Amino acid sequence: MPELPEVEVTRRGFADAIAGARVTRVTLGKPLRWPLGLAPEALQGARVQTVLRRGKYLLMHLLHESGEPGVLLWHLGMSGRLAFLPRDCAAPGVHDHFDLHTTHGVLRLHDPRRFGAVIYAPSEREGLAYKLLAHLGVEPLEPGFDALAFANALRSRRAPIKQVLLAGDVVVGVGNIYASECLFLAGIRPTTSACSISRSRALRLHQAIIDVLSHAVSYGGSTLRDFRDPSGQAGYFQLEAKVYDRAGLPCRVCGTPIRLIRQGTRSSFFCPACQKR
DNA sequence: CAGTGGCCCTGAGCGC
DNA sequence: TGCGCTCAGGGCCACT
Repeated sequence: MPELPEVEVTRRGFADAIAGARVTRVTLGKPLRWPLGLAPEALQGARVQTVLRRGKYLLMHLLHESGEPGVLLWHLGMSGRLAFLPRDCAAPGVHDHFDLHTTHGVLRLHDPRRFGAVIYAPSEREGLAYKLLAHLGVEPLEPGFDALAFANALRSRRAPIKQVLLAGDVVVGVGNIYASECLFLAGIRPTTSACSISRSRALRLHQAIIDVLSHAVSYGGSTLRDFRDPSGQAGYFQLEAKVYDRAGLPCRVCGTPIRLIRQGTRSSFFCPACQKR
């Protein structure tokens, strides 16, 4: 479900409210993609410092009572959703697999498919957390996302540009919805080999990624099926989508029917007239 | 090293 | 109404 905009909207939905809270207890449901990495009781008493985002991961920095730091890495997978609930909220349901009880409220991970995870690490630089974060590309909404460096990175990739964007090792956070949207905005066909894209068109794609993602964040993300921010609010970017999930419908720019193709196991949407190569 | 496909898991939607 | 198939917003890992 969640790509960068949904994860960022999720973060903004509870980061300030949970900052400074003390962990009172943790309750677990069914196993997630990876085990927590420490006994849940060991989180008791820890203070939440900040909640940051790296790609599609949320990084919750903790300070234990002992004075030692720690990090909880949250990933929403395909179907994960976080809710920040009152301390006296209802007991977890069948798909609620991680409740972080704190003095400010309960952060609950609801994840029917369980592709998500909550992972503890002493710091981002150690263990599984390090392994998961080490190969991530640059953040598209930060100054480090350099246009020329992006164009250069594409030159060494002969895979289709859509798959290079999804891989996340050049730039992070662009998932299946926004990859199609960015390529439409840049006028590039998803099947085009990344290394065959000219410098000027790569620069257009760089700008399209920034525009699409920042626009999506400001619309509260996309709610196609079930995305909700931590207060339960849906996103509205799907109403703005130019191609995603619009197979057979007229292109909003030129009226040509939007085409659906399969790349690997994922579907891609494009306008055959606006995206000629 | 880069690229491809399998796989993890549950639920919804569709055709028959 | 029920069954079986396909597909869904992610991404690791084994293999070529």
